[in-house]
Amino acid sequence: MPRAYDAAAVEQRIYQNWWDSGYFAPRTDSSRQPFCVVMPPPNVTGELHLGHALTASLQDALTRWHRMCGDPTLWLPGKDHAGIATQWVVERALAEQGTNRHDLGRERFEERVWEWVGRYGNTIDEQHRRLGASCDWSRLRFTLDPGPAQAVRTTFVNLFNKGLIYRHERIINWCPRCATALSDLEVDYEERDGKLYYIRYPLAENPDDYVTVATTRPESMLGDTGVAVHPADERYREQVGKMVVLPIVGREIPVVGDDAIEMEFGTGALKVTPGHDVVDFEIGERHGLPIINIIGFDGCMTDEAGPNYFGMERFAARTAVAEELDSLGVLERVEDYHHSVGQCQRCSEVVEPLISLQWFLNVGKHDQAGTIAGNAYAAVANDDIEIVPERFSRVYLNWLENIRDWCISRQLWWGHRIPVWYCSACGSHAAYIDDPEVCANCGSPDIEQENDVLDTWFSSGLWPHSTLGWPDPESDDMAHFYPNSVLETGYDILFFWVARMIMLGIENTGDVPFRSVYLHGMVLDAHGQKMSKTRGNTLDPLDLLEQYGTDALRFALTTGTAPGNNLRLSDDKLESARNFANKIWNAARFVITAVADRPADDLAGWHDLSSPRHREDRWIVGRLDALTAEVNTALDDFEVGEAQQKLYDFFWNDFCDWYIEMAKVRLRNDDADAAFTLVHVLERSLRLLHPFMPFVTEEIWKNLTARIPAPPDGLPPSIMVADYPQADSARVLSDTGAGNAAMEMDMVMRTIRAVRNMRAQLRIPAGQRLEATIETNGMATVVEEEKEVISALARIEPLRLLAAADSEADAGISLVVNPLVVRLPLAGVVDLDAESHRLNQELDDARRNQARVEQLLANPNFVAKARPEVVENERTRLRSLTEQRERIEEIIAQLAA
RNA sequence: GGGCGGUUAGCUCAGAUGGUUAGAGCGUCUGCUUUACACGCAGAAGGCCGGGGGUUCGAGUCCCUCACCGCCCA
Repeated sequence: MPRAYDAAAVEQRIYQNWWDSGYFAPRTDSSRQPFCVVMPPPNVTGELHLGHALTASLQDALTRWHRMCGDPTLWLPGKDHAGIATQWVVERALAEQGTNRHDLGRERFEERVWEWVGRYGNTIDEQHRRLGASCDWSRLRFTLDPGPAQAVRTTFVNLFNKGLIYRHERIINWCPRCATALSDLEVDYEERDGKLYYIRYPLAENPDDYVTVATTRPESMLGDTGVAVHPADERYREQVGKMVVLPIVGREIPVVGDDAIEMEFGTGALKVTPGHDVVDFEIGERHGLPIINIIGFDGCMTDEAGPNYFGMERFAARTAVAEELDSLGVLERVEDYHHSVGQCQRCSEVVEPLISLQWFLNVGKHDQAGTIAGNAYAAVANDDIEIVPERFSRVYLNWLENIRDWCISRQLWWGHRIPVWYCSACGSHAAYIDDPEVCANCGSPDIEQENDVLDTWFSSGLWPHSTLGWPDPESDDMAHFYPNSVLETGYDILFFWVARMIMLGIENTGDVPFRSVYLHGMVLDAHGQKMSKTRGNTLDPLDLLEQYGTDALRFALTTGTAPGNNLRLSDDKLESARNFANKIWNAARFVITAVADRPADDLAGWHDLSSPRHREDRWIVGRLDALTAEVNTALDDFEVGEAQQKLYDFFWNDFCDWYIEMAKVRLRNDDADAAFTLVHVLERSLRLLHPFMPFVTEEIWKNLTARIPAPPDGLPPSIMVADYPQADSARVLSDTGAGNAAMEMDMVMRTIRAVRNMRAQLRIPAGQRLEATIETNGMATVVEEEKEVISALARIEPLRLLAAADSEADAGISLVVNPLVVRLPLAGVVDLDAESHRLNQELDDARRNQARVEQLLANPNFVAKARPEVVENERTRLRSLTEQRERIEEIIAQLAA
């Protein structure tokens, strides 16, 4: 084995082997609860970013853990056609070729997108393989595949026939650049510097009097059909009910009173443009104000804006209108103003609210039982679905409390075309699961399909069941794997995706789509900034895994972070993760060399270490068992970061820093038990680590198991399909038990540390051996048995043992490691005063500690109210602290004598 | 305006159900070619757990309040 772990040299070979061996497909076992998770389908033309890498690392960890636990495990990979995003990319490419989709026509355009998908659509799958994703590629699904497409059609038709999907003219968010409607969720709001224009609208009956309105969008005044003030606003009491004359246009419009008006904002008078503002639209509805569309779908002014502005781009019109208002003397003033502007999530174009004919899904209200929103609300409110971390439950419920009907139509050519056909013969329209030849109502062949496609999230909302074969009632996968066990994704798509899956999952199947939702945070750069292409601070996961190794990247992304919390990724973190992989590698290298030329008999039965004899073995195995329990519990609670932190601590500190170093001493004496235990603990650690660091653990495991005797019932061909260690495989420890071993080893290690510490303080070179005497004070057996380890690790030579304090002891340093006292006869190195000073300080500490615990125990309230084991703990501590204090006092007395 | 989160070592973050003298990584300082690992080993320094109040025998942890930072929704 090479000196350092070389990830690049092994990863692809190992992945290929897993793949060839068919380990990714679920094994069936009807006696066990299956585990199923669907991959959030990435955009088919996209590339892997760190968010995907985080998602994949977490899902792979959970998947591998369940698979090793023996559960029938399915991680189902998928891809999304991502309507707007994909169409946008292809249109941009067309533009470079000097053409556009309208020149091509719908059919040829769709062909071009499919070509694009064929060329780039597999990139992300390949990248997932590089990450080690153990998903079942044989079940890979694309949202436009026949199965998921059938699910979309069926869902649409069902909802249409129930009357829940309807077509309606309404104000919606429109992106002029993408030329499509957007749902409320697809609009991002950003604070921008703008202007607030104060415009005077003269009263019709008395042009000398006027109402001043304030607006950030003066061009929209061309479409004003009213002015609204708060009914309780004294300033406008006179004007309510009267007419004002719209400048430039000359139209007379009413002043109405409406509760929604904020009196403090601007002048308290709001110009109402129902055609181009959501709030105004609602005010208009309440007061019967007409709607005038002055901005078109192309973002330019319509002929309703008047001949001077017709065809002018909307932002040019803003300047022009403001100028004209100024020249008319009605522009009172202009102020700088900071306000939030809605923009298209995809292309950042400023969104234009427009009246348009669109398809909607009526989701009902959260508190209406049986409605889509009502069911989705109840599922989380009643804990049928658990959201981790829990605080997001509130966020989810809050969103549903304010939900409105979902605009599901998009004016795109790429996606699921709405399965509604219009008949020009009878004028009816209907939804069809299969493409119709003739009108279902009148039989006429003169029918035409709706042009719009569905919002991409409509199809991804079906993902947990559409990928499993729904609506086929015979689907085995549906029967086995629905509901999914957990849905793992970033909290940023809680509404977009998770909520929609819950709504549509319950609607279609009558059951929740998954039992748990695990939300992770966003990956930020080292400075806490969101990564974005425009900022230029993105990191390419492929670069990182080549540089540090896949295991290191995965470990860095998922260790020591709590669910739902953002995490910063830095080179430091990646380096430290890579170092850990290398640490595991080298520990394994040591163990493998140590056992390489041992007789096979020495190691027979290594897999089943039921009753270790040696104290050190009992200690490390006890630690391993405790760790095993903690890791399984943590994973059960989706505490992936914590599970890994514990593994890291155990492996590096307990196993490498202590156990291996102690084992070296025994190996020199040819102690077979030490070799045996090294193998046992290493092999189990590898299995515990495998879900998180799949490659390095597999590579080592293969190396290790090739060199040790196989257990009677054989070994699995890969660590990936080995059993995950379980805490309930309780071992029978020998009489003294793991508890004593832990206490005794703790004393041994404290002793070694105390000596090392003193050596460092006195700057005694590591190479220099130090004489020492240990007063064993009742622990003679332990110290005697661990004598060699103590002297090797603390570099003591020779080490003498004494049963108790000896008045003849040489002057020097006395280290109290209760109940032991270590005497270092360093008469020439330290003077008496310094040692006395040091001991007195220690005595102060000891007294302070003792007093603190005494005080606690003297408190009758504490003794009466604290849990008995807590009180007992304190009593034990007090005994030990008292003992320690007395020992220090004795030594000081001796020194003074 | 409503809601949520954060504030713990120089930096980045962990810290079930309240219970030792609050932890890790990185960084800093001191020593080390101790034959698995310098991607390493040993040792050390460094914290009124954002401020204030409360509940409790006991608060980083629970409650109230204030401040600052961030996010979501309107």
